[in-house]
Amino acid sequence: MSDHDSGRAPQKRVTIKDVAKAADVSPMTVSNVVNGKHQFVSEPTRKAVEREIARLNYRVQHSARSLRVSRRRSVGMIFVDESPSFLVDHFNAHVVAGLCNVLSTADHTVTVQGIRAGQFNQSSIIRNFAVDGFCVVLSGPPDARSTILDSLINLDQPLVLMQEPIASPNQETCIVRQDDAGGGRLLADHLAARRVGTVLVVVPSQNWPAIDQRVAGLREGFQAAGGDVRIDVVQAETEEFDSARAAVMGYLDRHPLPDAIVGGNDRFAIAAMSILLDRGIAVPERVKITGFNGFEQRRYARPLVTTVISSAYELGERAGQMLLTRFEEGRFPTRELVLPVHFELGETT
Amino acid sequence: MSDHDSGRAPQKRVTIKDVAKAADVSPMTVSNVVNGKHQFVSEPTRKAVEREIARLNYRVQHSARSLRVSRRRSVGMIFVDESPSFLVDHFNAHVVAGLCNVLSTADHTVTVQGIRAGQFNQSSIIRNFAVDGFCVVLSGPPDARSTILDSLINLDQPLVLMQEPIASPNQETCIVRQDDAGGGRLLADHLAARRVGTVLVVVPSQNWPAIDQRVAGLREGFQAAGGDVRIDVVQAETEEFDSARAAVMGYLDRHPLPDAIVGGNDRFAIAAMSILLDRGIAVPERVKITGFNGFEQRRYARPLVTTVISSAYELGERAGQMLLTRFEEGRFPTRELVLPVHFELGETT
DNA sequence: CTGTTAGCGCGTTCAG
DNA sequence: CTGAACGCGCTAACAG
Repeated sequence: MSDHDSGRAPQKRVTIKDVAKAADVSPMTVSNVVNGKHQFVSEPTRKAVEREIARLNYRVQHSARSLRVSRRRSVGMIFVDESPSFLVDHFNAHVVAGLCNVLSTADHTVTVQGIRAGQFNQSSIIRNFAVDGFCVVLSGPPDARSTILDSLINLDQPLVLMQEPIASPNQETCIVRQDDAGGGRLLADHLAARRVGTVLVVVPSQNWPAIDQRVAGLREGFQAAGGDVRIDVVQAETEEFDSARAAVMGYLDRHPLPDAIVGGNDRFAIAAMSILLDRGIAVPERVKITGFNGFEQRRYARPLVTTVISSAYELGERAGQMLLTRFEEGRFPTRELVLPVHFELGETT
Repeated sequence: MSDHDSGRAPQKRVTIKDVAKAADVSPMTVSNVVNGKHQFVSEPTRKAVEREIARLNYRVQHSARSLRVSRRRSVGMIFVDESPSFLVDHFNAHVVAGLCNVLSTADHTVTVQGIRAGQFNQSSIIRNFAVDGFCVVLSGPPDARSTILDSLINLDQPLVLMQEPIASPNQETCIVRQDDAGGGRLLADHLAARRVGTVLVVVPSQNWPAIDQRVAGLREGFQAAGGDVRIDVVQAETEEFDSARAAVMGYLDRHPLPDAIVGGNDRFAIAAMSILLDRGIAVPERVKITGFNGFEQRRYARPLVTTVISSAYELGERAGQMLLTRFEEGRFPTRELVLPVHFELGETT
C-alpha cells in the first residue's frame, strides 16, 4: 500500500510473485505473460499483468530462469592472444561486432574474454563461463592450439572455431573461416604476373593459423605460376607496427632489396612500406607491396596497399547463426563454413 | 565412422552432489572446497574431493550459485553507437580490453553490447542483462543521452559512465573520463603559438560528448591565447574515413584554405590530410593538422599527425576497478575519476 | 484459460 | 570439521 509512482524504493528484488500478488493472479500467469505465451493468457489479464510489471519495474531474474530451463541465452567469445589489447586488431573487433549483433537479435548475449595461451589451462574463468556455447579464435603453434582445443572440447558445449584450418573434430564443433589460402594464391598470381623474382614475407612470430594459410597459399600460387621465385620469411617479435618495422629493417640490412614485400596483414604491409619510404625506395616501381584484410586502417597509408579483403564481420555473423541454429535445432547446420575472399587492387603493385 | 552417435547419451550435468557421493563426503564439503574455504576442510578430504572434481569433470553451475548468492560476477559493457561495428573504433576496443582484463583477474566476466540510441528503450536485452553492474559509453545529443541515462539508472545497478562530462547523478553512478577539454586546450596553445588565424574543425555528426569537450577546450584555449582566431566546424555524416573526406572536400570547395585543420580524432585528421595531399597542399607548411587519441593507426599515415594521447585502455581498467570496489565494499571509491591526456608532437604542425 | 506442485543446483544456517 | 534442511526465483507438467 505504501508505494505509488512516487515511492520507488524497492530495496528487495521484485519477483514474479510480487507481480502476481499485485495483479491478483498466479505466478504462473505472470511467467506466461513475461515469456510471451499469449495463448495461455486472456487479453485483460495480460494487460493487467503488464501494467503491474511496469509499475513495479519488474525484471526477470536471469539466473533463476537459467537454473530452471538450463539455458543461459549467452555465448562466450574467446580470443587466445598474447596481446592484452586483443580487440584492437580489426579482425577481432569485426568478428565480435558481427557475432554480437546477430545474437542480440535473438536475445542472446556475448561475453568476451582474451587470454594468453599459457594461462588457458589454469584459468578457472573459462571453465566457469556461464554460456551455452563458445566461439573461439585460437593462436599459437599447432600443438599448443590442439591442447587448448582439447580443453575446450572437454567443456562439452557447442563450439565454433574461427579461422582454424583443421577439420571439425566432432558433432559439437564447427569451423567458420575464410579462404585465406585462396587469398594467398590470388596475391601470388598477381605478383607473378608482374614478374617478381624475390619476395619478402613479413609475419608476426605469434602463430596465427590464418596467416600461415595465407603464406601457404602464396607459395602454392607461385609454384603454380611456374616462375622461379625465392621467398624469404621474417617474423616480427610482436604484432605491433614497430615490431614489424624492426623485422623488416633487420632483413633489409642483410639482404638485397626484394622485388615484393607481402605483409601477413595490412598493418605489416604498411609497416614495411613505411621503411621503404623512409629510405627513399619507390613503391611500387622498385618494390611492390601487398597486405591482407582491407579494413579501414588501410586507407590511412599511401600509396594504397594492394590487398585481399576479409569479411571478418560476416564471419562473426555466420558464427552467431551457426550457434543459434545449434541451440534451436540441436545440431550445427554444417561442420564447416568457408567464406570467400576478394582481391583488391591498390597502388602498391 | 560414428563419432556421430557413440557414447554421447543425454549425459546429465555433474553436480556437487555427484562429486560428494563419489568422494564420500557431504555436498557442503565439496562446496567448501570449490569456494576455497579451506579452513572448513581437512587437507586429505580436500585432496580427495579435488581428485573427484577433476575425474568427473565437474564445473560449478553458475546460475544456481548466482541465484543463491545474488551475484553474477559479471558486468555489462554497453556502447550506444549508431555504427554496427562499434568495436572497430580503437577507443572502444581499448576500453573493452582494459575492462575485461581487470575484471577477469577478479574472476569477473564482461558482456558487451552495441546498441543504437533509438533502439535503447525498446531493447529487452539490456533490461534483462544478467550482470552486477554496467559500464556505458553514451553518444548522441544531450537530451537523447539523458533519456538513456534515466533508463540505465532505472535498472538500479551500479553504473560507470565513461566519457560523460556531467556530474554523477547519484551514489550508484560514477563517472570515468579523461580530460578531453584539457586536450583541446593543449592543441589550441600549440596552434596559437604557431600563429594560426583560421581553423577548420572536423567532427562526426553523431554527437560524442568527448569530442564536444575537445572542441570546447580548443575554443577556450584560443580565447585564452588572445589572438583573433576564426573557427569553422564541419560535420561528417558518419564516422567513416570517406565521410570525413567528403566533409572536408565540401568545405574546401567553398572556403579559402584554413591555416589548420583539427580532427575530432586521428581518423578525421588523417582523412583531412589525405585530401590536402591529393591536392598538393603542403602539410604542415601551408596547413597544419592535429588529431586526437594517438592509437596505433596514427602511425600508418605520414607525415605523423600531431595529437593528444588518450589512455583508453587505462580508462577501461579504472572503470573495472571502480566496479570491483563497488561490489566488494558497497560503494564507489569516488564519484568521478578524470585521467590526464598528453600532448604528442608529430610532423604535421 | 488459470492455479498448484515440484524441483533446477547451490550455499547459508545451524546442528552435530 | 561435517551433514541435513531449507529456499533463492523461476517454469514444466499437470490439475482444475
